[in-house]
Amino acid sequence: MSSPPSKIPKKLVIIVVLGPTASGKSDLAMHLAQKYNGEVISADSRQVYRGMDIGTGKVTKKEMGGIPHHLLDVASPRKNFDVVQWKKKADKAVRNITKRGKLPIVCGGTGLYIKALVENIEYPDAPQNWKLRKVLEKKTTKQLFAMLKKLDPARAKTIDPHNPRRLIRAIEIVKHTGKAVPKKNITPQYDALLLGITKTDAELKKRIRARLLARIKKGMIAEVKKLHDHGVSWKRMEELGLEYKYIALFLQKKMDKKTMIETLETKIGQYAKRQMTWFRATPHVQWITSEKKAKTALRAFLRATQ
RNA sequence: GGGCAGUUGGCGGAGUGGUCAAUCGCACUUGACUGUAAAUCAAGCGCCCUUGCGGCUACGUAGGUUCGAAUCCUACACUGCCCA
Repeated sequence: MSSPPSKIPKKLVIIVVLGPTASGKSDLAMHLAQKYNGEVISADSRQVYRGMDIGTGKVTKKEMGGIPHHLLDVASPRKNFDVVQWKKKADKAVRNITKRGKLPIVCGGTGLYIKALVENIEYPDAPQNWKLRKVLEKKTTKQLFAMLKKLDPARAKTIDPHNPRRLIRAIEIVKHTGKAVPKKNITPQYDALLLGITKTDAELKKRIRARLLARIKKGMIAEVKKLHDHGVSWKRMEELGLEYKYIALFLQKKMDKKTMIETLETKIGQYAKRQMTWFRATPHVQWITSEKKAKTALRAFLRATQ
């Protein structure tokens, strides 16, 4: 870590446990919380939704063993949640936990959320405009890119011209603010220790498969059915991705069970890869291979910052 | 035993005389990431090579026709359906 030892304005301290799916983040975070008087903040874009438990690997009340967990079940799966909302709540949780003299331990695999928190990213003040998006979604990426080029040439230079989702958001921002997309300013507000869990590809693959089968046994399919009964559309389920998407396809008889399981294995594996691509590019991560090493790193970090 | 259909790259599946190392989808590898991030998107993907409108080997096997074949002909092998 590059955090300078006790200089003038003391920053709040956070621990971040990150890594690909099925790498054992939750367990590690929990153990660290137990040992170092911490509380866990989930940095998971799907665990925020109520009723999405087994499929997201959300820790149960029992498993929490008295350790408070934040940012779980804070949104309806029928509605859209996003980084900005998450960051707001996470910042609040960090302050709150710190105030009570506990150590905030952020744990999750959603790289964007972690980045937003650690780097203190201020997103442009432009709410999502679904009406505009609906119109823009009908256009080709070429047309979108041409639009953006006119509205915000600077952003057009850096954006991926093939990615409709980004193009639409960029246009949405300019349309709303009337200005070009502002440059993000990075002024971290926390002293963060980033602990990354690594596993070999083979090991991760094995864990993904085992976990998938265990979840099915635990009633994950029934969970998806229940969500649908409670008004989560199949379309929404597809957006939610992975287990929710493919189990939804299975429940609609668009896919048989065997295919569903096989497909999920590969899709989850691909997801884990994408996560690693992101985390590899994340600065200041201390990659650890055992809980012992995590603890050593944590102690050193606390010594340096307190 | 007879008839018909088929055999293409890891898989599915186009191509039916030249511009085909071979459309496309999947998988795989690598990567991007300014409010959906479990999402969205990009590049690569026979072998060799520094390069190239480059070389080599390839479309079941073996021959043949042709200036030229994954594409036409013959035989063989295997697979599927139909008649015995």
